[in-house]
Amino acid sequence: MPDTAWLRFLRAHAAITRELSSRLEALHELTLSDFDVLVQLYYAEGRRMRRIDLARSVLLTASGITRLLDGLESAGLVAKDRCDSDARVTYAVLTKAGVKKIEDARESHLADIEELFGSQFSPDEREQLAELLGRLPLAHTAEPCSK
Amino acid sequence: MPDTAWLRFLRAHAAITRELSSRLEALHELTLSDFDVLVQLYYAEGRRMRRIDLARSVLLTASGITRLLDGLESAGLVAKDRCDSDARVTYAVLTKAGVKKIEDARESHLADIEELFGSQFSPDEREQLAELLGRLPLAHTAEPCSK
DNA sequence: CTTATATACTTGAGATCGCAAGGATCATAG
DNA sequence: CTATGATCCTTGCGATCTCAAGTATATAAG
Repeated sequence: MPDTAWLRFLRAHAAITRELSSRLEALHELTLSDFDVLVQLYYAEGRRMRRIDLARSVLLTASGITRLLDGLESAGLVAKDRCDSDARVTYAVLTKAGVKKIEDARESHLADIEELFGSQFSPDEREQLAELLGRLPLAHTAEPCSK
Repeated sequence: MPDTAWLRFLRAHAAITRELSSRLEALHELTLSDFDVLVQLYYAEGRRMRRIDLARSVLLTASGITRLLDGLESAGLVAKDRCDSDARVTYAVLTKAGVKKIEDARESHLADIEELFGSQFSPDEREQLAELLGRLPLAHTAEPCSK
């Protein structure tokens, strides 16, 4: 088996996200993706983002974001906001409850990540790992023009 | 954001598996998990494994394996085989068609992995990456005894 | 203005997967 | 032999996510 690194990457992802998800779900009733989205919003200017940008930043499809935000909206963590200059776009805004939620959940979740992932590495190794992983392609950004 | 390595890990996984899946699907009508299972069987002794061991090796749950193998069976790539010494266990065996399938699919899939993943790294870096990833926990193996 | 194209978002359908529960079989101890 | 508990597997259910298609809006070109 030549692609050892890839296989370990795959397996580690499956194992860690499974565990992380179940803890996050149990303690805060959030999905990994939910958390991811909330954090993105938390750090965004005005705690709001266009849905499409949100989708790109967490690597979900547009429809994925729609349904995920549906859930967060009905939980009251996020609200919609229309855009004056462009009626096509909708903003997702963190509500007060959303801010509280993320601040509540952050600590335990970061601790879980540290336990299952970070703690396996020394500071140098973390940096190196981040650098290596940072080279991987994130976007199948643009199809090369066929013409 | 403190957990850079983790975030990159997450995003890279999403992006790469998405692309890898879609190529594998288009060319060979296989899921990433399908391929994974077929490869495990391909390298197993007698090209057969107990379903439960298969599940553990690809990190799926028992029910996940059942349904995945259902698909591969109806595609004729895998067959069931009973175990004489223990009526609880069922083996999954690669059929002739399954062997052919995996031999057909291997080349292009490995090339895709190389393109999207491996090619980002030098030989040394691959080894290092494999080592680092190898430290990550795979099994929530055993609950610590509560007693 | 009209047409064409691109973008933002939603929706219906389908696939994958985990969890919980249940059935069957095995191993062990009384 | 029977009872208990573990293991292997399957099934019902629900959740998540993608793809394809459709709607609405914006932008650009004729």
